[in-house]
Amino acid sequence: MTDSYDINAFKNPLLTVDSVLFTVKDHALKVLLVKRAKDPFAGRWGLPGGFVDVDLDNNTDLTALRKLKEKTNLAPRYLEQLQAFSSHNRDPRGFSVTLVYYALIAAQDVSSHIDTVENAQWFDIADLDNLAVAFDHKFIVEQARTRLQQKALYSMVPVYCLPEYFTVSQLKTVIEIIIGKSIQRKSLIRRIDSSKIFQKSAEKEKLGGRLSQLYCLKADVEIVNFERNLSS
Amino acid sequence: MTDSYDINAFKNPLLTVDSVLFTVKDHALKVLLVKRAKDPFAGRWGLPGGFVDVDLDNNTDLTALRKLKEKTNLAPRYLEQLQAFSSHNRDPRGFSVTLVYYALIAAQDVSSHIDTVENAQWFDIADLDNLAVAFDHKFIVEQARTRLQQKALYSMVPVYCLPEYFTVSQLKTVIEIIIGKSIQRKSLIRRIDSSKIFQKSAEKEKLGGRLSQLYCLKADVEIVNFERNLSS
DNA sequence: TAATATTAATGTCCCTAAGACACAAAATAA
DNA sequence: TTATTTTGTGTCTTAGGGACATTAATATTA
Repeated sequence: MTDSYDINAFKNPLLTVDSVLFTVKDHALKVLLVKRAKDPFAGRWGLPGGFVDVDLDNNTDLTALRKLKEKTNLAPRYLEQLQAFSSHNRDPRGFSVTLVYYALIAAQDVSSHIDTVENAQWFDIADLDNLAVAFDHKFIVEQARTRLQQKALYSMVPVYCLPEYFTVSQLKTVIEIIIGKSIQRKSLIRRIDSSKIFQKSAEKEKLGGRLSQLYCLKADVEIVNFERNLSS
Repeated sequence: MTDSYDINAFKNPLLTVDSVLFTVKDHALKVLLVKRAKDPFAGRWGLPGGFVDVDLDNNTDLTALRKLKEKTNLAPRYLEQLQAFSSHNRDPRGFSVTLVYYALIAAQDVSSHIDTVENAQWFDIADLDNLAVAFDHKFIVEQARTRLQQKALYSMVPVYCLPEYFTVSQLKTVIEIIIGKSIQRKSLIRRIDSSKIFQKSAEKEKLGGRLSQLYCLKADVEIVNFERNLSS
């Protein structure tokens, strides 16, 4: 019970907040990286993030959102804490802690904004192996992807990769790209119905064929979790 | 892209690491709290935790373990990151971040050690409402409990509340106490068998009746996640 | 010793939700 | 009109948990 610590006697470890922002574009899962301007790993690609500003941010969620806005000019539709990563080796300057969020945005909400920001780029998650990435960010992206994949098996979070109004086929495609395997269209429709968080709309056409029903999230509903995973 | 921050120009927010240590004792889910010696909320009960010591801790997991050892003399059998909590209001001194872990320990591993530590006490999770708890630690405990409950529905983590060798009935009881409802013995046995992470042993007697099979975790196995939740 | 009580384990049927897939419906193109 | 393509539905199968009766093994008691 040696609680006689003097706070200032300790090197308070540096805390950063980073975000793994995903989208589904060109039939692939993409992650947004920014080219680092400053020294540790300057010039390399890394996760958008930075330090908490206690005058601007009421909590770390807002830090994540603010940094995404600053560095990429994007506002994700879904944001959730992944976990903190810490060690002596992950930063050449010594012990460091990064609190990592993962986030989703629709591909349509991306194209216009991202072009105005140099040094921010979408990378195919599969191409990351051959890329020099700063810190342990490659590992972190992999962890975030695993979490997203798990979540996609028991929830409808992938809708946040789609526009407000979407078809069953679009949702099916996005889920399949995220989890990396095909799913049953019928199962998806059953979940859309049973979850009761979506509502139907007017129809719209697609690639020659029957018009498809448009759905959108009801207002002020929570994404529900299902009792079972999809075909894992 | 204003990445021209001077690190030292910012008040780097204080980072603490706290742990919600659970056990199942006296047929109830208990959480360990320590009486705070220092000023913010001095005298109140709070989660065991403290500051990272970059000279001692190679990562925050080790900070959590070290602080548990220092403050309660306990070494949990299971430790996992819950999430970080941050805001301006949670600490009267201003903006603060706490990285919270939740942990499990067997009741048998507790009684002897805990007695040697004054100012550490197990509280029934249901009695916390009527207790003056420091910071937002009551809320945090509630979040940790929810996470543990969810986990108990699709994994065998509750075994870490039991001694190395345990019976099906013991595991059933512990799970039921954690999730707050009764489960089917048959379902539990099916999971024990299908998970293949447990092995049988010799038998032992209990309250007058047939001797019950003892199980223990196989060496170097990971706790598996099941595809479905129990009777939720 | 035999009957009863108690707890453990198994056998079996039911139920739910996902998987598989055929088929019908609605649109386009030839 | 007919073929094609995509959407949506009907329905049977499958996997695994829920419910609960039955059997097994031990202790207690008449």
